[in-house]
Amino acid sequence: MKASAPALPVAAPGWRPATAQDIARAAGVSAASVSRVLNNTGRVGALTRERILKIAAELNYAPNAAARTLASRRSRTVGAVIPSLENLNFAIGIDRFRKVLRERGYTLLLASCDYDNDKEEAQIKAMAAHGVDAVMLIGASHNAQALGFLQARRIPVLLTWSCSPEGANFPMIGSAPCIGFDNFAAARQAALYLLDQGHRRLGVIAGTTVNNDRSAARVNAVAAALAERGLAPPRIVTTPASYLVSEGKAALQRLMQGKGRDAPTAVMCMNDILAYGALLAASELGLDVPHDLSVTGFDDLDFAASLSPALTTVRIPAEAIGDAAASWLVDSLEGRQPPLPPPLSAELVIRASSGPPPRAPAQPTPR
Amino acid sequence: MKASAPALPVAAPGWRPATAQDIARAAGVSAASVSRVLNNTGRVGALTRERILKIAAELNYAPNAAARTLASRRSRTVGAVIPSLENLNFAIGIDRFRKVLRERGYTLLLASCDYDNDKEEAQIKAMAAHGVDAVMLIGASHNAQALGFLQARRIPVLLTWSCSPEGANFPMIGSAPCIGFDNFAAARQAALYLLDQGHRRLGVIAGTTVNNDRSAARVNAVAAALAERGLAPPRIVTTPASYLVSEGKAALQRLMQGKGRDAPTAVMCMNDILAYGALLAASELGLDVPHDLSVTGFDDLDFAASLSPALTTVRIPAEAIGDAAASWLVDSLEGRQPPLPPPLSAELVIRASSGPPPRAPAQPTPR
DNA sequence: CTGAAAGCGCTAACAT
DNA sequence: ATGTTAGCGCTTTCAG
Repeated sequence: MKASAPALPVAAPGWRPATAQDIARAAGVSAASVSRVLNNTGRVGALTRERILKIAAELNYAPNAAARTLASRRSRTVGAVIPSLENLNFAIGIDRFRKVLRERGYTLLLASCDYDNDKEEAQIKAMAAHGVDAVMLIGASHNAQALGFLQARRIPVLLTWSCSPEGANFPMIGSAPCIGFDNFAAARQAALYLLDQGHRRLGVIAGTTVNNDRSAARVNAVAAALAERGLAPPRIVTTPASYLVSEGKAALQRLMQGKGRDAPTAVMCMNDILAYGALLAASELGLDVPHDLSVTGFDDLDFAASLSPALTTVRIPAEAIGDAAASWLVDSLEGRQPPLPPPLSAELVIRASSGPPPRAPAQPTPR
Repeated sequence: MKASAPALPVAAPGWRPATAQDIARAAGVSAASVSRVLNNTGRVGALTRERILKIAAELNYAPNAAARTLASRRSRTVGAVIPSLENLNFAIGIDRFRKVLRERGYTLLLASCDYDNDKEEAQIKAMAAHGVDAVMLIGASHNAQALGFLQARRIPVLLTWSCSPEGANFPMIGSAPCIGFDNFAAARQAALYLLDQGHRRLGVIAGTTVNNDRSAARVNAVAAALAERGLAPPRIVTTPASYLVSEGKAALQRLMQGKGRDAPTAVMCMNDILAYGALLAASELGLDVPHDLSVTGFDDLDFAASLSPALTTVRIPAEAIGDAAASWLVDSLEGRQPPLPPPLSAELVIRASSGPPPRAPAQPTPR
């Protein structure tokens, strides 16, 4: 039952990790040279360099991060605070962010704030105490004090997941760089698609839009698209929690209840989980999707294509955001002045959950 | 369009965060006393203590983590490496872990390893360089070198998500403490429930079981339960990726194809995502669940109860694991010698996706 | 109860 | 090209 334990490389009782001094001593050079070699900074003789490298490897040397940070006043650490790890897209994006960071020699400090800007601010301060070289935040809506604090400490910030403040009605503090996609444009495209299908009454199911400029921008975009075409504003239902299918179900029920002929013929959900709930509720209400009601989502999570009907949704470039954010940030920290990449693209993925409204064949609006 | 920017607390040009020395100077005491007060270590006069505290608050003092780490040889940081952030249960558990850690003054360093033990080892070493005070790992299956490294460095390890090695056939290295639940028992309970319903041929859909003792233990439990009742071993299908509904779909198809009368009457999936895929495939194959086929999952993610039919599954105590792991770890690090909590409980949640097999009324096996 | 002094391991001028 | 000299900001004996 019990496999014999493999031989373990047990350390001597009073063992302690090798230091740069140990290497210097063993190589007959000074600690400074060791530092120079290990950091590729300053000129060093090819022979000594090689000797140092060899000994470092033999001694299994790994620099002490704390000492490095203290002496160089750079921690090679970056902090990220995201609203929630339960949003799979954030999890995916942040994982890429961390991986790229690590390839470039940086370490991620991660925290979540439950969509609460005050908690976010507290996390930011904790990260500052840990000496992070930069901070990555989601979206453009943050406490002025938090941003002010960062600015005072000269800690660079990178905003992600949004891009320009267009469509967002939040106070923008100064102008932090932002890498993401245009939430307003993406939602607008989806709304226009629905209108072109012939829909005239749209419903919106959004998670909470408090402290969430992405969601707010999307909702605004729908309203704007409708207004542009001279149509009535959308019925909007927000849910207390954003990633529960039960919330999506309840929201659709609320949206359709007692509306009779005025009920929306299409419902845009601001994420796929809510859309899934809406699909379930529609089915329970005896509504055929897409014949009686069109439903769209946002995110294009793995299951979206497998739902029945398959979900029309907006695919978000989570991985691309993580990659781009990390490389831009590292480039910046290392003194290169990388241009901010253009907004990444979100793509409308049309599937079976949407189509023309009942008794109204698709007829693209002229112009 | 552009909201007027609120006044920002901008720092003076050459500003730098307050140090313990600054406080000492302002309070007319020594840095040592400041340290003693801020760490509640050693006796200090009530008056001086108060003065120091007041000044520290005024100066908005936050200790420099790197300096603290270097001087005290403790980083108040713990590392965790998990297989994947895409498993929502890990995300939930780790979030609790991080929160409890933070309440107790510790910071989390998080990494993921894609179910690859070599990557895990690399991450562990990187964390050691960062001076983590302890490491938290998922499951009991790890590289011997990784565990040996940790042991040599005297870095405590806490295993989670598993509990005893019972049912796991992996080599256990020494004996690391483990906080989690009994995967074998949980799967066994689900299997026995199915057998009691009258099923005689079970199928299993598992994500990869390589480097995954939890999944392996579950699969073993099913086989053991069947053997115990003198029944044929289960048909087992493993999938290359573990959290894709498409994999679950494909797996069920493979499981049922061309089996005719020998096809399993119940399929146990080792996570809810795979179960969801299996449900979809069953529907496409014209199989009525639970009438023609019973399907069970593992995890009880949010959507499980909303599926139709609602999914019978095993609820995993992810949050409890995160909480318990963090408090136990901190207690240990602070010198208390907390007893390891007993295994947490996973609960079989019976819903509509399971029932008796076709033409065989439920008939609990005698004894 | 409190201060002085000595580093923790590394980097960064400044010499040579 | 390499060594020397100072610390980075904090904790920690050790005296008093």
